[in-house]
Amino acid sequence: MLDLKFVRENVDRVGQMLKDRQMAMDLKPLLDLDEERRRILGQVEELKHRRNLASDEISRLKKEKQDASARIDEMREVSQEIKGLDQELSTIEQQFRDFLLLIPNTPHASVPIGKDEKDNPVVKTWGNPPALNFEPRPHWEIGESLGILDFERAARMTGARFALYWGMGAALERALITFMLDMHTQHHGYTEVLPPFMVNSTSLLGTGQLPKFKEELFKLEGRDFFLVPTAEVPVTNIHAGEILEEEELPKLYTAFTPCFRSEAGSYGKDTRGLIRQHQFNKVEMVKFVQPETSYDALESLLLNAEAILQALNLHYRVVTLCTGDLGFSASKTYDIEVWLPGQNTYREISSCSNFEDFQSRRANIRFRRKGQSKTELVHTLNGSGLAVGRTLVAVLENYQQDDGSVLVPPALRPYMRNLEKIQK
RNA sequence: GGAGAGAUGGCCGAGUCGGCUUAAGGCGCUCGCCUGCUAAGCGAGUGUACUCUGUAAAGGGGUACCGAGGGUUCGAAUCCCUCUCUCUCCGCCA
Repeated sequence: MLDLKFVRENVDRVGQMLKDRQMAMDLKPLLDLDEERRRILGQVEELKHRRNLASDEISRLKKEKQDASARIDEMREVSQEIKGLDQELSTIEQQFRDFLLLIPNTPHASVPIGKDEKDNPVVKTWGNPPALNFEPRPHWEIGESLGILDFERAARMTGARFALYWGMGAALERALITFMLDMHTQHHGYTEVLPPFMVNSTSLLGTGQLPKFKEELFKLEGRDFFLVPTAEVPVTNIHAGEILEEEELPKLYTAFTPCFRSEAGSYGKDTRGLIRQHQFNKVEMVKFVQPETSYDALESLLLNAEAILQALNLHYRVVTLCTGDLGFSASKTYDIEVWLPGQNTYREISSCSNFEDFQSRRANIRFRRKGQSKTELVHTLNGSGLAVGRTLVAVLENYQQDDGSVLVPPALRPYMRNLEKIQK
């Protein structure tokens, strides 16, 4: 959510920002609603002031055993008027809020203007594709032939876009999770948290998944519970409604959760393999920082995610999302794309974003500077560190051997009883 | 699932036949005084949001907020309804 005062004073800038994002949106209705809101608010507060004064007087008259019926009659009318205006006001405030919640965040000045993902500039590349002297196979073939991935049975017990992991496949996924969490907690300064895997609608409103992206979510029938689409939601909401002390910042959290996404609108896309699942595992990093440090925090967040890929010796590149590809809540986002030789392409494996105060305004997450009385909104950031399923895909495809086996990356061996190779 | 109790400011905790409660009192915190230092003692202050006004900054006025939402009333922390959460006991259960 944007700051209303900012929108009021920068209508043109916000309008341009929406254009940059390839979104058509007229801000005029919002400003009209705001004006109307303040007009009625002034009236109703004036009447309430009168009512409060009269209330004291009535109380005093009664105590002195005098007749107060004239005042009471008078106030009866005022009260009716207040009731009417209050109703009008709450209708307008609802509309106003609904509107404000649908405006995306403003991109940072360093975000390149562009139409779609083709305009995302590559900002860095690390490592090299593995030297394979044979035709590399896609991970679903490797996984199925090794008997560690089973899409057929998963489809039978649940449906499309689910996977059953067997044996060393399951162990590899588990090793990756533990490896990532250990790296972030032991070397990057994050505190591990394990949040609920379901959240309520207020939390989803806070991080920006609601109201706009309802169709992406799985909701439990008859309850205000949603399966988490990412750990970002519960973890960012840990401090919803709180006022933090400056010396507590920055707060760095890392969490493993499964993620559940309906993938509505992506029918026919990435139908094979683990790339696009309704359920996948992810290790997430979340930061709460002082505003003036948030862009440095974004760079270090990115490095924290890159460190995982480097430790696994997986070739990747980093792109900056252009205005047309930037997510709704983000001010700036880097995507890390890992090389997948089996598919001869780079695939997104991490997304690291600075949300500035967009989420903290929605979720009401503030802090107080030392010696200051007024509160300020914190900046929130998060990034995948990493998407576990896709990391497993990258390991299978990059570490495949011509005999059909897969080497275990040395960094993971301690987590897999020193197993060097997954084979039949 | 059954029965009961509860939710008040940073914390503890009063306040239900509605109106001197502008939320008592205590603790904590901040500032000041006092004292070789510390502690104790004394004095003052101590929430959030919106809004109007004003400004270099400040300040001042107003409204709302006693778990959430709705209702009754001239007036609600207080009465009524719905919901959420917490606690105790019973049952079931990993």
